Order: sequence, then structure tokens, then C-alpha cells
Amino acid sequence: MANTRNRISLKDIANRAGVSTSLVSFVLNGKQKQHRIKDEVAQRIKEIAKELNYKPNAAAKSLRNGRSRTIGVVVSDISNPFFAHLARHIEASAERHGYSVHFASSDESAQRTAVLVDNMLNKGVDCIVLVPCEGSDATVKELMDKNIPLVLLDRYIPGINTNYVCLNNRQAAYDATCHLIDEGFRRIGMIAYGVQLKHMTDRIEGYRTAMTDRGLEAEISIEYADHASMQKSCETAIRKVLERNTEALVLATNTIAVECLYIIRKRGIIVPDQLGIVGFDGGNAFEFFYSPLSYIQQPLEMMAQKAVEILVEQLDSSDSFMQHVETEGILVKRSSSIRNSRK
Amino acid sequence: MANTRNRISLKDIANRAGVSTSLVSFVLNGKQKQHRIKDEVAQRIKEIAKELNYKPNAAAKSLRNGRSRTIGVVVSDISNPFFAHLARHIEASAERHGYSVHFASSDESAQRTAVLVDNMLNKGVDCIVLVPCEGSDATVKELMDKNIPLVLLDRYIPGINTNYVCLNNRQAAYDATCHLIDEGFRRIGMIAYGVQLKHMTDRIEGYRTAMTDRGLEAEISIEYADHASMQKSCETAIRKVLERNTEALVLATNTIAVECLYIIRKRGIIVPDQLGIVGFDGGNAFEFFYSPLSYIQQPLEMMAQKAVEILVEQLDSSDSFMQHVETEGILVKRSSSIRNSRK
DNA sequence: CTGTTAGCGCTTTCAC
DNA sequence: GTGAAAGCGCTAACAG
Repeated sequence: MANTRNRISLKDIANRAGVSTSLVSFVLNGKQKQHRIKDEVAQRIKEIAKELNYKPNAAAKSLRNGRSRTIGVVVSDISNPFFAHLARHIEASAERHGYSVHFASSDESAQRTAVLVDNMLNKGVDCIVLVPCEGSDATVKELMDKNIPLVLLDRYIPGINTNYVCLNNRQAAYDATCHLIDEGFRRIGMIAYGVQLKHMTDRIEGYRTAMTDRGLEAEISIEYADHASMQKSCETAIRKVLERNTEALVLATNTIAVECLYIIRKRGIIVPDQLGIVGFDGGNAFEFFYSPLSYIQQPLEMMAQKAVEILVEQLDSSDSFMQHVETEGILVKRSSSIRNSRK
Repeated sequence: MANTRNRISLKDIANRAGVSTSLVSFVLNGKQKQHRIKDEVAQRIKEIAKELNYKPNAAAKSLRNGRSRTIGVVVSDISNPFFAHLARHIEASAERHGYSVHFASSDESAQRTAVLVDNMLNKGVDCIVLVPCEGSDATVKELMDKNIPLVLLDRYIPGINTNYVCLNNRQAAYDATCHLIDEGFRRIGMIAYGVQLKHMTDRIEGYRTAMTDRGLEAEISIEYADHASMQKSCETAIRKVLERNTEALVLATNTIAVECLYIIRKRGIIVPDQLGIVGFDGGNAFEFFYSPLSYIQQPLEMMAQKAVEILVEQLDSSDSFMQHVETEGILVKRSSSIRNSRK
């Protein structure tokens, strides 16, 4: 049914107050000082506005101002706990700045990303938080060409100079790997996504560097999971890992970890004695796995805050320089990486 | 920095085509037939629009039409997997209908709910999907008074005749309880939220009815968790449960279940031999608990679809009658409810 | 100090 | 078949 809203408009207030709409607009936008409007009049306008429960029409404001105070957020999958939590923090942070948020999930598809971003722009978002996927370089460039404030989250694109907020993934993976080495593991492998996304290549590099630094270069071995066929690719990866007598694994994302945990449990592999593990991001699944997982924890709240702040700053001031934020992960030690014999 | 968009407008197309904006508007909205516009002209307009990559300005449309093709969704907490998954399905379903979605999290606060709904209306959403919390009756009524299409999700409010989509919670809890009884448990308790929300009271009632039907009325015992202090309230609940020598538990939500699983594990309680369990909603935590949890699975995708469909229908046709959808849960049997001795 | 007015981009009535 | 024009609610330049 049609939306018959009898909303109060500026005009209604102006009529009631016996002034023009401009005065009302000025007062309600806090510009009474710079327009030297009589306190008495301003007061009356405010009272009437409150009394009538005036709520500005966002569409009209948006049309007129070319700004909607809305942030578009495109993540891989809002139902993935990692992104769900990020989303929650983005929502909170945006709210604090007077912005509201549009979410959408790209499913790691560049084409979908392009469509979603386009939709959001047409809906009039002022800026975009984007978790870029493989192949979405063009979309990012387009956004930059159009001068839409943008911050990449979780990953960035090396060749393109945008704002971004992400984990210091090299360090995180380095720490995770060193931790395993410190715990006495030697044949340490990694299961990662076979994609050219920066967060992934950095995690791989961090792992490699750690192994090399510790003289375990010969033991480096990386298997790749495939987003489109998680179960199959992880099963293959784990099989190879076992054939190689790998002693421990760095699992490069929470999705990979969860998938692998199922397989590890099914196969009756004993963690950590037979296979040490460090994962990323945490979550209930990690906690309840029979040998609770050690993992790299990302400061999600801070990352969300930073992303929103960058955008808001950029929207408010015109002298926008690119900001690159790298947050540090925290290694949370549970039992999956600590051999019982060493306890 | 200011958003310098050089977007193509109807006028640009009209100029290029040498026609008026009205014709362009008609053609681009598929009304060329009813306005008997020359095919040739229509064709040219369409081509130019495509060539110029015309994208209508949503704010202008919204202002003019009073409709934004946007759905507002207020859930308890988008970072809760249950709502995150619902959100994902709502997003997908809305997209299929040409709508986009605004999410927000109420934290089960009636006041926040009121504010969020208000914000959304001011942002111009056409309709609302609401997971109502305790005390948000007034907000719901207001929405109805304003004639905003509304569907309550997950829970409904008994005294108020709105659209709603939720699980047949009585049946679900009934099934869960009967399953435990069938497995030989007798002293079966429940841990629920101490709130007057329909999904909760129904689950409690389903449990009660099952116990009564099976002649176990004397064994009925319900403990209450408190949303604001989950750990403490669940610890108290579990303590009481143990004191009472309860043999099995129906845990009324996934949040309650996760919290209780931590406590159960910490206390070294043996599931299912010492304590049988059935939960709600599933999730990775349930799967990885040392004795994987049996649970009632909700058809989230269908629920999301239904909610969106109801709204879209209601938005399109003016003859709107209330729709009440109750979906059936599925009892997924794992090991937490099946005594080893009976295996 | 305050009011008038134009116009953001779009739809739609009415006139030709 | 097509175009002119009003107006959705708001802002801001300009005039007084």
C-alpha cells in the first residue's frame, strides 16, 4: 500500500512560526549565528519543530546537497562471522558520526562487486568501504576517478593508491609461524587461498619469512584452498599435508580453518601432538574444537572505527590525503599449538 | 572531499535526443506504450541512455515518488550468526525484487529500536523488517499508524495484528523435548530468556506441553538467562540444574546454548550421559562441541524470502491483508541428545 | 535580521 | 505523439 506520510515539512514550521522557510532551515541547521537571526525567533522555531516532531526529508536533503550521510559497505559475505563483526562495528562507528550504513555481500565476485558498488552509488551513498576481491581493480579505479571517498578494508590493492585499513598480515603470519617453531614444530605448512589478494600474499610471505629466518626454508610448503569448492580443496590440501608428514599448520583464514577442522576431526588426527595449528580471527568454532585453536586476533573494532573515520574526515575536509592503516594482530595461545609433552 | 559527480540526467538524454524530458522519463520507465511514443524515438532514447550510461538519481526519484525501493531491517545484533544469516538471505531476496537493504542492530533495546526505526524512516525506507524486542510495542504500533508496511521477524507481538514470519516455536520446542524423552531422559529442564517475547514464551510452552503430554509434568523446571549478564545468569542456571539432578536440557536459543556449553565444558559435565542437550539454530560451535549438539534448525532462507515477499506485495498492491507465516523447524540429531548406552 | 526565489532530478498532468 | 510546467522538500545566493 502506498506510503501516505503526512510528514511535517519546513514549510509547516515556517507557517506556524510566521517566518520564511529559509529562517527555519538556517536555525535547524545551526546557522542562526552566522545569519544573525534573532534569538527569540530561533527559539520559537526550535520549539515548534520539536512540538511538531519535525524530521527532515532525507531524500530532499540528499537531492539538494548531493550528500546523503550514508556509507556503502561491500564485504565478501555478511554471514561470515568475521565480516558480521566488522559490520557491527562499522555500524556503531558510523552511527556515532551521524551516518547510516548500506551493506551488501559480494561473494568474492568482481562482477557482483561492480554491480553492488554501482547500485550503492545510485542509491546515493557518499562513500564506500570495500573489501575488494580478486579482479575488482577496475571498480576501485572507477571509484577513484569519480572522486568517491573510498577505503579498502581487510585487503588492499598494491598497484593502486587508496586509503586502506588492514591487518599487518606479514607480521601476523610471521608471529603465528614463529610461535609454532618456538613450540618445537619443524615441518610447518600453510593452507591459504590461491588468490592474489594482498592480505593472502602477505600472510604467505610472513610465513615464508619466518621459516626462512629460522632456518626452516626447506620445510616450507603451501597448499591452496579454493573458495568455490572449500570442502574438496581442503580435503586435498589436508591429504597432501599428511603425506608430507607435516607437523603443524598455519591456516590462513577462519573459513579455511573451520573447513579443515571438520576434516581433521573426521580423520581422527590428533591436535596438537600429531598436528599443531594456528588459525586466524577466532570464533566459537575455534573455542569448541576439541583442542581449542590458537589464533591471530584482529582488532576489528579499531579497524572499523578507522575506516569510518577516514571516510568522515575525507568527506568533511577537501584536503584529502591517502591514509594507510595497518593494525597489529594479537596471537592468542590456546592448546592447538602447544604440544602436550611440552606443557 | 566534496563529491563532484557529473552524473548524466534525464535532461542530458533529452537534449541529446532532441526531445523533452517527459518522453525520456516515459520511455525509461517502460511507459512508451501507454503514451504511444513512436518506436523510433523510444529506441533512440534507449540507445542514448545506454551509451551515456544513465543511472537515475535515487534521491530525486525518492523525493518525487515518495518511494525509495529500500527496506529497513532492524535485528537484535547483526554479528549474531543467526541474524547474520537471516540478513544475508534478506539481502539476496530483496535484491531479486529490486530492493536494497538498510541494516541496524537494536541490542534488544526498545529505545534503540525506536531510534533506529525512526532513523530509517527519515532516510526514506519504504518498509520495515523488524525483530521486535521487549517493550517495542509502541514502535510497532506507530509504524502501523503511519501505514508503513511492516513485517515482524523471528517473533511477533500477540496483541498487535501485524504481518509476521517466525518459526512454529511451540512445535519446535515440543519436538525437541519429545526427542529427549524418547531417548530415555526424564528429568528434563529448560534454560530460556526471562522475557515476554513470543518466540520465547512459545518455546517454553512447547516444552511444558511435551512434558505434560508425556506424564512428566512433575519434572518441569525452567531456569532463566539474562541477556545483559549472560555468563553470570547461565552459570547460576547450570548450577541450579545440577543441584536438581537434571538429566537433560533444552537450551532455548543459540546464544544461551553457546554460553552454557562453555560452562558445561569448564565444569567437566559429560554430555550426553550426564546431561543431554538440544539447542536451537545450529552453528559451528554446536558442531565442534565435544559432543556435537542436536538442535532445531530454522529455515532461514525461506523466512527471509517470505518476509521480503510480504513487504513487496504490500508495497505493490493496496489491498493489503495481514499475513502470518509460521515455518516448521527441523530437528537435527547429533550426539548431545543420544545416550551412548542406547547407541 | 528576514524573505524571495531558483533549482537539485524526476514524474505527471495538461495542453497542444 | 510530444512538450511545458509544476512541484516533491530542502538550501543558499541574493535582495532588501
